[in-house]
Amino acid sequence: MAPAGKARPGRRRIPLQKISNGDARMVSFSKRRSGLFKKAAELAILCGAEIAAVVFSPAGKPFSFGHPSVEAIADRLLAEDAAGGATFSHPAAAAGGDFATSGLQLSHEEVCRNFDAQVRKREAVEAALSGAWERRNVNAAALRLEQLSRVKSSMEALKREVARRAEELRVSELSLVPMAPAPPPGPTAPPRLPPGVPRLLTLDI
Amino acid sequence: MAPAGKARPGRRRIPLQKISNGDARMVSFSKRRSGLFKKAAELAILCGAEIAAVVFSPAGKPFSFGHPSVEAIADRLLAEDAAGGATFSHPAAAAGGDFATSGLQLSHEEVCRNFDAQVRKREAVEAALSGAWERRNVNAAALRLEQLSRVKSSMEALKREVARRAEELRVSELSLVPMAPAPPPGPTAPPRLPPGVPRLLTLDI
DNA sequence: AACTATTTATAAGA
DNA sequence: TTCTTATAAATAGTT
Repeated sequence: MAPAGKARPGRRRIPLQKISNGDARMVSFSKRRSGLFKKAAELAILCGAEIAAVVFSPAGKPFSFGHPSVEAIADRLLAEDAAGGATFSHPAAAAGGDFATSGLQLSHEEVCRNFDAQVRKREAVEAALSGAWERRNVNAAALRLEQLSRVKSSMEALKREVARRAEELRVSELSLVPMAPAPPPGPTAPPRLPPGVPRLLTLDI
Repeated sequence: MAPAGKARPGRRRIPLQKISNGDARMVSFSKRRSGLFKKAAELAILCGAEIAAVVFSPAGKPFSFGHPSVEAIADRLLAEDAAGGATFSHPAAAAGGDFATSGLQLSHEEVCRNFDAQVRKREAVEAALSGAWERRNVNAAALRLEQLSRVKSSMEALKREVARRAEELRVSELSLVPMAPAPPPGPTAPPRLPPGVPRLLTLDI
């Protein structure tokens, strides 16, 4: 159905620089983020590659994609590093030569630096082991139906264990501080716990 | 120009599944990896976003792109976790058909919103499960009290996620088509528990 | 979110 | 791996 009217403008080329218009920038971010993750998925599937991509929006909101998972890739990367500084070959972006001057592309040096840093970072990663916990939640989305029962029982076991642990700690640290009501696990506001102050829990899962 | 000869074939569509021909697969990997990194760079520049992407070739060779650097993104990610930030992982990518309408990328909320069962069917699920997800030992007993609240939140989120997933599958499982065998179990990341954490209890989730 | 005109990305082939 | 070419896809600006 061709409206006899005038044709609407189609895509237009835009300069490779930060989009000045805030709204347009956000729209573009959404579209391109989707496109990027889609490309990543295609690459993983078509070529049997493993990929992890993490994006922080200008507003600071994190998005990620991973195949099989971001964690798996992180582990693998860490393993590589720990393996003995083998190779972290990487031509970085093969984008056009334009990026080279924008400092966007990882230089060989940077890669090497990252390499060393990664090793050091491993400690942090291990220390942040607990973080792996949260990271797992959405992964539930990938579970198959037949796995659910297993997850369920595991969760129940975990619940009991956590409850037991909480009780255990409460008994030994109760004298410290009873906190106010529970923090609203806001989706946008990460609940931060005051350091050193244990919070009494009510587990109801 | 237009020599009377026959025109060479241009791009043709290919099914969204692992490219069978080894050579073609490698060529495609190179091209698409470059394309992916270029897209990442554009996204970073145009929208002022911070991005890290790590890719392991089918041969196991690592490639990465980062703006400002992979390391910086990793730090941010760890900081998020440390802060107990709602995390956003994602299920594995998937194969299937239409990515555009399925939202392959996922922030936690996005996952909750567009969850197209058609996408993460068998292939992706298998991959995800055979990865770090399947046999990850978690030491709940090692968690400190102040971490318990976070665990609790995570568990609740997990619970909801699982429930939802179960429902989704109930509805979609019928139309799913059993496809190719599970992805290569070989190249998956070796799940392991970082040392330094006493193993009082291990839950197999 | 939908719609198009264009710009880009790329599958094949050489 | 690189270059070419015909097409498939992504997407900027509008509605």
